[in-house]
Amino acid sequence: MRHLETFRLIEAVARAGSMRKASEDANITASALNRRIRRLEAELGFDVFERTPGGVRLNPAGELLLHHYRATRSDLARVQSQVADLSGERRGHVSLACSQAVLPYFLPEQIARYRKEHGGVTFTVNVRDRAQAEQELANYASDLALVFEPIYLVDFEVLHILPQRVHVVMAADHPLAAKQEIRLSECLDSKHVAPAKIYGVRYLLDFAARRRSRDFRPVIETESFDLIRHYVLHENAIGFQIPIGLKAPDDGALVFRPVSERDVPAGGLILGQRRGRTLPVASARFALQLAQALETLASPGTGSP
Amino acid sequence: MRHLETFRLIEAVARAGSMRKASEDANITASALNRRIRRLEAELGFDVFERTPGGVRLNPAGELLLHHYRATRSDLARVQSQVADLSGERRGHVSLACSQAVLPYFLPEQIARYRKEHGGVTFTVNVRDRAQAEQELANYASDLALVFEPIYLVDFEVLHILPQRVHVVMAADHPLAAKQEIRLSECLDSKHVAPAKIYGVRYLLDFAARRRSRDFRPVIETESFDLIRHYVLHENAIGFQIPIGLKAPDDGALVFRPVSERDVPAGGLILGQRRGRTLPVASARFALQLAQALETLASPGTGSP
DNA sequence: CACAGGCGTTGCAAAAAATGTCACACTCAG
DNA sequence: CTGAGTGTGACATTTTTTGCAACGCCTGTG
Repeated sequence: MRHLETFRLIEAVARAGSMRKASEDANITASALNRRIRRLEAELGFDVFERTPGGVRLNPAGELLLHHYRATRSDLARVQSQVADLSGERRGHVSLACSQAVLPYFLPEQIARYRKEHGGVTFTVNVRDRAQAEQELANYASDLALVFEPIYLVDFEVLHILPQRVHVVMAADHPLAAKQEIRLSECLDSKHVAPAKIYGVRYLLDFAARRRSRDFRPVIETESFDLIRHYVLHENAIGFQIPIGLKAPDDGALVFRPVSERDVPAGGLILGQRRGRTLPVASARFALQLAQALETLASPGTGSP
Repeated sequence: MRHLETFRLIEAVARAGSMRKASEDANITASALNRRIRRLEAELGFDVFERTPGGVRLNPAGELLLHHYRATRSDLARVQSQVADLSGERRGHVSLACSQAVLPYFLPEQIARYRKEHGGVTFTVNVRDRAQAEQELANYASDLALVFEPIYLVDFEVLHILPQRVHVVMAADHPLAAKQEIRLSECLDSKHVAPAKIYGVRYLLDFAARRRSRDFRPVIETESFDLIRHYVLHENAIGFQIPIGLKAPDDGALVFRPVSERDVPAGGLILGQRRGRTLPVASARFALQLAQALETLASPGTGSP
């Protein structure tokens, strides 16, 4: 969009921290870039950048303006999406920030299902921890977030919640595999592999352990739930994950058992958007489908997969 | 704002219904205007206008786009206002759509009070009936609405409510003036002057009369509450108004008495804004002051002024 | 049926705006 | 002090936008 070009450049300058650097990325001269910005500043009546020797930095006014730009850009995208929709064709783009757990099974199926009906719709899927995901909604960098136990910022609007109990993941021959439900103390007494502290699963476990004056002492701490799932097959340890990210392999080598709710409460897998925002058609429809799918998952019971 | 120029032109064309006409108002050639719009349409990927012999008309896509423009323009104004505010000076503009009742006494005092502290802030005050007022909020044509008994569209967000009982307005020597509270039937049996049907006061009265299978037969029906107030001094009739629009004159010629709440429930004088919108600083502050002022009016009792 | 008057649109030259080039002033690390 | 980094300003050049005039289209009217 031509009329937003100057804003785009401002965003680039803000990112680069210098006009000259940004000018290279943008294939434009530093002086032209400088004048564009100067002219806009004159028009607005306030400066956007704080000029320092060594570069520039957005001043508070600039941050407000950049935010306005992002909101505008996103709203224009929404308009384009809605226009495409009212001419019958469903086109558009969905951008989603999500937790790792939904990547292996849930999301691929959902996206495939959606695209089967609306092949014109494309997707951007980014893995983000719960804090980053909310940040992306605020920035209009993502339309939707599907995360476990978000921080609940004020601008985060919940579209759907699916309760998910924390499950223990282990090899089929692990002693704990015999039980239907596992106590937290049993977990802490076993060798365990844990997700990093930023994750919701870990947050729930930490919180529960602290209440019992117990310590979490993982043999491995990792950001990858994939690693956890695979590692427990090599050493006789246990890992943690929520059911939506789990699926029993055919060979039955891996088993999952819920942690007792007396010890660790169920967390919420939350589908959310930026509060008050009108989503592009494609995103809104996809959100609807996700909500229904989550609903379906919920009704059979808090069930293991 | 230069980058919104094309949108401004589109708005002008939509209003004029023809490019040539709009081009005159905008001091630009029809051909230049046409090409600007054509270029934007090409950029967007869809047409904005439906071309008919005899002129142009916005198509649905165009209406969406125009709405986007208005929202964008208003948000940019908000940014400018906030920037002015964070540099210490309070500048900005407040636009308000309101009922007639608040015009004579309430609003002038409130605006004067606000401007006494922040002389840099200017006001636009438009008298609108309750339907139009909500429309203006939706269009971003007004920041705030202060109306009696609004329709409550979904996009209307209530900031404050002041209950207001309908009052009878009459000359001091009218027979009903002797009573402290007046029954609806007494009103209907008297000669009465009534506001037009679009107004909330009339709506409440009509509703109450219909419930009692009585008819409203005004000797005068008018859009002007001013006329009502003055007329009852000439003929021995009664009029209606809410207390915020009333003030006893020094000579005591005019008196007000509430209509019994058994007959006509109190209506609400509502301060509202467009749902989800972040108001410019000046408007937000003024809304706050209005809310406090309304609160103060409420506490002494539903009282006559 | 022709025709005048409205409309949007288009080719082309002129005007205006944006850009690139180059030079300058400035700050900071070495 | 030097050199490499920064933002900025004057001037020629390029790109974009505009105004003008003409064209094709449709509608109402004599």
